[in-house]
Amino acid sequence: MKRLTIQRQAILDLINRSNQHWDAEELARCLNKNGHQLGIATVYRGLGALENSGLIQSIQLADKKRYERADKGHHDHLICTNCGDIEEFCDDKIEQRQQQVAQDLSFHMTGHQLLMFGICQRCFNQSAGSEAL
Amino acid sequence: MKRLTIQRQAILDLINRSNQHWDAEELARCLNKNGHQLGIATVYRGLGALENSGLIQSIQLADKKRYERADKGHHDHLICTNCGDIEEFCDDKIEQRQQQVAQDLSFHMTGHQLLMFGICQRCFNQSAGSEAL
DNA sequence: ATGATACTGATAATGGCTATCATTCCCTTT
DNA sequence: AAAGGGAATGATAGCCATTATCAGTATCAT
Repeated sequence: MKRLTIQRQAILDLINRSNQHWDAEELARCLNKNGHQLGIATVYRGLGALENSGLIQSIQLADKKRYERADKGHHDHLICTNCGDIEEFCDDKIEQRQQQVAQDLSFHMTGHQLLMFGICQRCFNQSAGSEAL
Repeated sequence: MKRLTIQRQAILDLINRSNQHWDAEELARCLNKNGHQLGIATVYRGLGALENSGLIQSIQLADKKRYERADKGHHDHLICTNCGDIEEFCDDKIEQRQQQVAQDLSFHMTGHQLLMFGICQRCFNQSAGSEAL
């Protein structure tokens, strides 16, 4: 990334001001509703550039990529398959074992992504409630 | 899945006879080159049906889904970002910690996917060799 | 100021996958 | 064996996230 333009700064600011996991369209919609005017292609390119520079990070879901702040550091994700909510966690033991596994297999790991799918507590409680009816 | 048709049987057989991680198009091409005649939609539907029935399993990569035998049981994947090769591993400690993390966060986990990205040994050795030139 | 380079934005194109729908297959029931 | 019905097939249109294209604009170095 050679230039941190107004558009890219706007994307970065929005992501940094929130704890959400944004997709490109959500970002475009939100920015364009708040005084900015950036095309969807610019958003995609900006996100790619910001991620390459380490200013933001992303998770690759089945349908689309979602971007979040990078200043929280590395973590993995719990994804509720009912409501789509994304929770975060980081477990040192898992991280360490991953390193160990890679080393044992002579694999030069550069990154990883751990997604855990399931039902979040809120959805679980709700479905438990409705079952009792 | 109500019927295990000839087409689905052919998909299943091909996957079970190999250790590859197939995408839909590769399967269709290979089958149609070997006496079968199935449309791409049938392949997609067949793969979905076979996976729902637990007869095959899949990993979701950034661009596409890849299918493999289910009789090897659960495992995670190392993906070489240079040559695309996919290696497998299973680490009980990681699996256990995942369960623990989910439990600690009151998250009712139904599944997970751990992808580790990096350079496989073969690619690493090759690039080391070319650097010495 | 000038030219080079990077970025933007509109839009076309791509690629994996799903929806549609007429046709065919296969299983049951008679 | 015939008939009826649910399921699967195959061709193809459509969907959706993302990338490519390209003309125009902004910014940097000289």
